[in-house]
Amino acid sequence: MVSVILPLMADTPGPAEPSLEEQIAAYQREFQGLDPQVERVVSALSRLNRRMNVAYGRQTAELGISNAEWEVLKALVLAGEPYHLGPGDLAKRLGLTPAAMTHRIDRMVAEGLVTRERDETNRVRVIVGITEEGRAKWLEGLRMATVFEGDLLQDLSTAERALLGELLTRLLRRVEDAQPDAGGRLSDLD
Amino acid sequence: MVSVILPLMADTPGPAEPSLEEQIAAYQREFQGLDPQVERVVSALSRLNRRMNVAYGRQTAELGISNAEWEVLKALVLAGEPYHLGPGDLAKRLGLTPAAMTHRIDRMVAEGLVTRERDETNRVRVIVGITEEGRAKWLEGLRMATVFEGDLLQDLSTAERALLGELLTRLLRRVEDAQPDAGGRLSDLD
DNA sequence: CTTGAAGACTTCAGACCTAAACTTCGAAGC
DNA sequence: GCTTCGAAGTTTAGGTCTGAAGTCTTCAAG
Repeated sequence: MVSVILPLMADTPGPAEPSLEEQIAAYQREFQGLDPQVERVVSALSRLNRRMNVAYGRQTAELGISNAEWEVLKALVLAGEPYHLGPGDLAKRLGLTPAAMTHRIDRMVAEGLVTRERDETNRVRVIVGITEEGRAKWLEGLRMATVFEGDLLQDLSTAERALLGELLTRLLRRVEDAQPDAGGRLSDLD
Repeated sequence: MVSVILPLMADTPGPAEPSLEEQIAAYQREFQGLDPQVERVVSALSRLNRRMNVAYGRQTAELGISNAEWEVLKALVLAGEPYHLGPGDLAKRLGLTPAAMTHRIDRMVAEGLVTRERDETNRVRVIVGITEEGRAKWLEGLRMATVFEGDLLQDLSTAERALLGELLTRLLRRVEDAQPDAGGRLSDLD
């Protein structure tokens, strides 16, 4: 079976980077009292994500868009009918500031990926919609990502995939549930 | 037991963001032929990483440095005696361009976190070293991260942590082994 | 000894982000 | 109806990254 990962990953973060094992050993050397088990999970998570983002970037580049732009298209599609969102919503979903969203929408409108119009019922609001071309690029990007992701998980059995998904979901819940009514104990940090 | 995650995560990417379950359902709605099992793993990975980076950012901010700067300190410490690396090496390890590394080192030298000197045996090379203060900030950041990470994995048993680490390592291997002698089939993408 | 080529780092221009100030519209109080 | 406040977007200033061009050093060949 041919791998799609191989060409995508060629010469990625480059050599000279220590392997995960080397890094864990170095941590033990420099700081006793670190749980290698925890360290392995956290480091692997971080590395995996970096590699995956590089791969996604190469794929979206083939479509002539950036990873960031694909994320906007994705948010619009996942919003469902009528595939409309305001700049503020988009900013929250993508985790960036409203100012950044304004600029990004500017570019994407110029490229014909999305539309921007005023909401006539409430003229403070702006409505961003997806164009035919934007939808097509989203779909093509998703197809490529699907192949890559299937390849990535190739070595895992169905049971292992389910287990991995469940464990990750539990971690995520641990982190996402910790979102009280905003301003909870955040002040502790100020 | 008191959670350190709670205050760190308060009001993180904000509301209005769909939950993981909602997102997976939306994917099924908009694109048949997507494996929900794969989608769950990939989406959870991506979300977890985003949340964790936000948390790390808040912690390093307490030290008066950025996440990016902490990564440089980490690379220097993990390099081992004599805690020296060139800008090029650092750039490769952190996955950014040499140009960015130059600027980042500029700032960190100005802040007293690292030193920069010419290698007298080969005057093309530059040697970046860590200062006392840099090392102290690295250590303090690591301590905070350790608490956070232990808290994150709190709900997992020892066996589950080991299993999760093993599964992630296998995914990582699948991606990192795909680094042939540079230039392999990368040309396919040009 | 000089010359050419390759390597390591820096400089420069452009892209994209954040934080903060500003603009505009809508809703509540008097 | 006028005023004030808050919400939603945009504008502006400043910071960090990328990609390309430039500088300096070393090494090997003539």
